[in-house]
Amino acid sequence: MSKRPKKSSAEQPTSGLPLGLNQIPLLKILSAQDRQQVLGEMTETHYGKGQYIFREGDPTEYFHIVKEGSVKCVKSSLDGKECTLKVLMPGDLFCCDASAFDGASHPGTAQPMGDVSVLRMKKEAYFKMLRGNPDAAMEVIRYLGNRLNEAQEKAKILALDRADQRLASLLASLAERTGVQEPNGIRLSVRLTRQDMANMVGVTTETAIRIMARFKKDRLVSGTAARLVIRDLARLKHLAST
Amino acid sequence: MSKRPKKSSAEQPTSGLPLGLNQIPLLKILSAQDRQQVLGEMTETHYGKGQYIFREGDPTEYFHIVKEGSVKCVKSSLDGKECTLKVLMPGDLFCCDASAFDGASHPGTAQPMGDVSVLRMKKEAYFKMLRGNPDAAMEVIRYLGNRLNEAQEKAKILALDRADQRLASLLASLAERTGVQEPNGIRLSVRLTRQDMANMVGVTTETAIRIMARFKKDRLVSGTAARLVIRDLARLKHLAST
DNA sequence: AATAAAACATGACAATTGTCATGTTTTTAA
DNA sequence: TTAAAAACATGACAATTGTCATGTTTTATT
Repeated sequence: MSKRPKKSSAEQPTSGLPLGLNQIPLLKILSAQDRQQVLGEMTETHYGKGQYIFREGDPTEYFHIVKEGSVKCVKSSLDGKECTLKVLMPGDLFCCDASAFDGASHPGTAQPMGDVSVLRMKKEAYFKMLRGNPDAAMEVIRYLGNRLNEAQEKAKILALDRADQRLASLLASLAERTGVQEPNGIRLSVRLTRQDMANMVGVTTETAIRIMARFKKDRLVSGTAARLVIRDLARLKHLAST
Repeated sequence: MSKRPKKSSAEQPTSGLPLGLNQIPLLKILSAQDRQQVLGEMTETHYGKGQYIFREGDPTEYFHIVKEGSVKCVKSSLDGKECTLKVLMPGDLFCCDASAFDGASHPGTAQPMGDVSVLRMKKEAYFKMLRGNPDAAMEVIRYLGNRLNEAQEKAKILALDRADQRLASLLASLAERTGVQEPNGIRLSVRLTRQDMANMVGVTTETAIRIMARFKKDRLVSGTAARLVIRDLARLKHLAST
């Protein structure tokens, strides 16, 4: 089911203050001095299609932050079926999925969606920093609480909703998180194939295709992977809760 | 769908050092002095059948710890369907479900399963304590990371597995978390109706009943709600991953 | 102990979703 | 710019799960 291509690629120490880095919630609460310190210990790595940032079962040595692009967090079952738990956006923490805080090995695989840039830091160093920074620790607690909420909301949707409703929820939330307003609707800034969607809502690819075909006919969405446009967010959200 | 019975019941300040309280992971890392302080600010409340500890949408003023018994954390959809996200055992934190760390209102309802005893403390007081106790804060981070893992594992199971596999997973994990060894198997120490199980794995009550009937025929389990026994944990676990 | 209320059970049937097979279109890479 | 590979598409059919109806058994309550 899964090929295993080359591991990583270009690595380089984080140069000074890369643009936008102070906006990352989990870093911006730090004092200028601490932030400088943390950035000094971080390494920036780029990943592209077909690569892995880490794989399920790997030991959790680092904690990561998405800098640019999006990363998906995936779990797979013994018979090769895959399930995408979450799409991480710039600023998001993952390890994976923020779970290195507890365990010794990654419970899931982290894959880039297109080209991404990721910051990483030795787990121990990060923990040490948190221990000395109550504000940062509280921010992480808040962040994890939020992520737990999301995960439970997702479980609820998987448990109670039909396939088309789950897909509608997914598209609506992506539109709100990553959407770019356009003349004829909201374009998603992540490349999303029908297969990707299927993995995110727990259905087969064929089912995702059929449902998307219906959505298209009903003028709720248009386009495919490279250019997916949400044409009627309101109606999509309504469908999600019907 | 849901009746709304009387709110709470007997309240009393926590007397001295109630037995077993020092074993609670989130309290035992505190210094004796801090623990004393925290316990002084906690209130113990008892709840029984048909009551609510708090309801979805209520403001999150407190954070809670289960002292005795078990508590279930439930979300419901507009059309009245319910989904049980997690069964909390003594020592578990909930707010609900540990999510008060982020939000302003409870994303789910907390209900006692049978008679329970719950400790609670003003959210602000707890946060203040955490800010001054790096060890406690790190423990909470670890705890939340663990909970996030669990929630994602649950999402994976809901997304990829069949109803019978999900039910097998549930029974296996409950057997390991709350089971009591007995001559002919492992008895679950929580009362669990077919309906409860159905809500936990995202199926209808009828489906849960049918699957349990099959499990019974195959000598994997025996008994009903009040006295549910897992007779063949190994085979149940195997079925869960087939 | 009697009665009411949950919980458990089962059948018939419908709706949803998966499986497999096959073909077209679009995107990617040589 | 061409092959090759993904992605998209659709039909026929099977498997899974839900719905509704109805009845029995067990458990609570007075």
